[in-house]
Amino acid sequence: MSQISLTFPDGSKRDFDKGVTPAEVAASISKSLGKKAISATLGEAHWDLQWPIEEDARIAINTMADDAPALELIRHDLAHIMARAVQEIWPDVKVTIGPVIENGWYYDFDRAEPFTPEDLGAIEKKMKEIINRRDPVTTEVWDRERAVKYYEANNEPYKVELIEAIPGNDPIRMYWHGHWQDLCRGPHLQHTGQVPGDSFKLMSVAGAYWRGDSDRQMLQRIYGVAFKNRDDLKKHLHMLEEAAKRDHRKLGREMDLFHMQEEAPGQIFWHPNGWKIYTTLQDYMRRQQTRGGYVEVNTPQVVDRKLWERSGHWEKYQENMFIVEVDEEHAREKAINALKPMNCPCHVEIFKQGLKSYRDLPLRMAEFGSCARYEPSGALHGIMRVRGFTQDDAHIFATEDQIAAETERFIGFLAGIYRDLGFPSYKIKFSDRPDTRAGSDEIWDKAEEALLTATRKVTNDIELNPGEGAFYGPKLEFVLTDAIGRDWQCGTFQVDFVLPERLDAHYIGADGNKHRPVMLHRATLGSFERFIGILIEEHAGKLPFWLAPRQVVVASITSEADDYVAYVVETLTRAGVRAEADIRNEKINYKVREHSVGKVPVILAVGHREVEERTVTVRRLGEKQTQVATLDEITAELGRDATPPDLRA
RNA sequence: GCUGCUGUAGCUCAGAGGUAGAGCACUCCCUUGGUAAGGGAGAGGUCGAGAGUUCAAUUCUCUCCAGCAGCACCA
Repeated sequence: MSQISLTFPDGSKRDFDKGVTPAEVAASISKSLGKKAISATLGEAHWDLQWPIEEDARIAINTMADDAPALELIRHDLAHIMARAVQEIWPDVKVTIGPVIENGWYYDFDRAEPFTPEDLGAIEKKMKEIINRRDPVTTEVWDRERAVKYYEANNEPYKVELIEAIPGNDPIRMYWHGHWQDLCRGPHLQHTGQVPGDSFKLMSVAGAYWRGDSDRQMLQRIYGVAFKNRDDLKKHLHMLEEAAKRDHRKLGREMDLFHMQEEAPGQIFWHPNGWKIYTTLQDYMRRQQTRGGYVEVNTPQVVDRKLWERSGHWEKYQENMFIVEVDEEHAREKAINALKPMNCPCHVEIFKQGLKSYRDLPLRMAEFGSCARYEPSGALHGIMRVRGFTQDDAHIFATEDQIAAETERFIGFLAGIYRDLGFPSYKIKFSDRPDTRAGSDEIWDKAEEALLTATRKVTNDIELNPGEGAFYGPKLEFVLTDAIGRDWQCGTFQVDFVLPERLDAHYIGADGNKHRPVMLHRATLGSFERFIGILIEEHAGKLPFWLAPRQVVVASITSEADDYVAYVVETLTRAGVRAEADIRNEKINYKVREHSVGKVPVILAVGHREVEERTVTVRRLGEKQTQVATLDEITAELGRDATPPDLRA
């Protein structure tokens, strides 16, 4: 029998018979490692202890002490154990797929009746029972026809389809947990008893389309979380509870920022506090854009469908547009308009007014553009995904040669703003050419190259989404995360070769001929609505002082301090601080609690002492300790803090 | 849009085939209190909307609307 050479993490090499399994390798090293081993890492691959090794490779034996492989195995085995539990309780349920995800796993089932919360309890109980059986896990590679026949005989059509989708050369791997069988790429643990029975929990049931295709069967997906021990599970559940407290929908109510109601789904009623955040942010962005070389414009809300037909939006996004019909009572003939879902066509129309010269490029045209999109009902989410929103939008009309410099310029622009707003790091996703696209390969090469190199100057941490670009050009997405870790696209930068063509924009080049500009769509915050939602969750409502809608409450301890309270409020207001008085007939405890819940960053308490000494007692949000300051000191300090970061000396 | 769940006072929630409750918030009174809820009284609801079953529906059934979770979508 031929030999293979395995290289261990310490660099040592040993020869083994070809086809040796990691289980055998581990046992050959020591008896205890043989017992503790749960899997191997072979090169980059996570390798089941039972799989034969056919080639020279680097190998590391994993034990439960190795977090990443241990958690993957635990979660993956639990997916199978859950599927088994479901089929033991309801034999008619058909199984599909069940991958490991962050913190846990899910498994999709086809069952006529919905799973109820009580069902989850029953499944969980059955899972613990299965774990206690300590059934061995075994695996075999089958040939395709045999596997297909097996699943046809067992009435598991989804598995048949999965096998048909496995590429020709890949092994069809069958796994058994005791008698229960599943098609699975592995790896797995050695027996079900290796899964900790006290550190997992089934979380929820939800619908999910078979193979992610909304035209196909809707399955029922059960989500679970799992960890190595009970403490980690508890920590995770506690973290979820804490995250729920940061939910912008909850904080929006508690801080009296906004509300939404049935009559205007997906649209926001901004209250004075929320609108203060919005306008403060908008003022800041306006200054940044002016400094960044943008000109600001404003364009119509209701635009005839003819323009949307020319731009191509009518064909592609009609379903998602708010249509406004003007009937014969108002106009000579019936007209169909749409609320603008985006600003770009209108910006092109401005560009087209008057002849443009190459000397005008790059022309950076910005608009705080209020858009309306008829988003699918299931997509709506607080103020993060809405039907009426305002983008901090801009379109840069440029030559192809300017793409690279403008990309770099924008990334720097965005980075400075995100830093100011408390987001030093964020995800960047890059999407390149899709299969169906406009524009020549040469131009795509150039555009993709420009986006990538510009981005790499800032970071190499770029997530690639091959083929996910828009049909009109490649794009960058700048992604922030909400309280429970959901990703939200905020900033974006997209190259567009198509729209200038469709709407026939041109400029006169140095050669005296007409040329087509390239359009760079870009948004920094994305939409004010979404960004404010993220901002609230990121800071758990405790916004940076300059953005806080209510900055200071001056609270009287005794009514004899009322006049002084008014004086303090006036002094602070004149220094540019948002200050208000609280001279209600309540105890200071009560006032402190109420304004703390309302996330007011600074409470100034004044009683007899302060009136006499012309001071205030300062209590900052989240701090128990108070400090005494003179009115002059605190006015200077808070006046500084209230200044937006770009205006500070 | 799809699957499931939910919808009762401003908020958080209890309740039940016979006509509605708590805590907080709100209003008034007492209290002038030193850093996360002082005490008392009062007011407040077409039980998401519509239809059906029933002597009787907020409760049961259906349809619609909205919200939540996930999926799909996100120019």
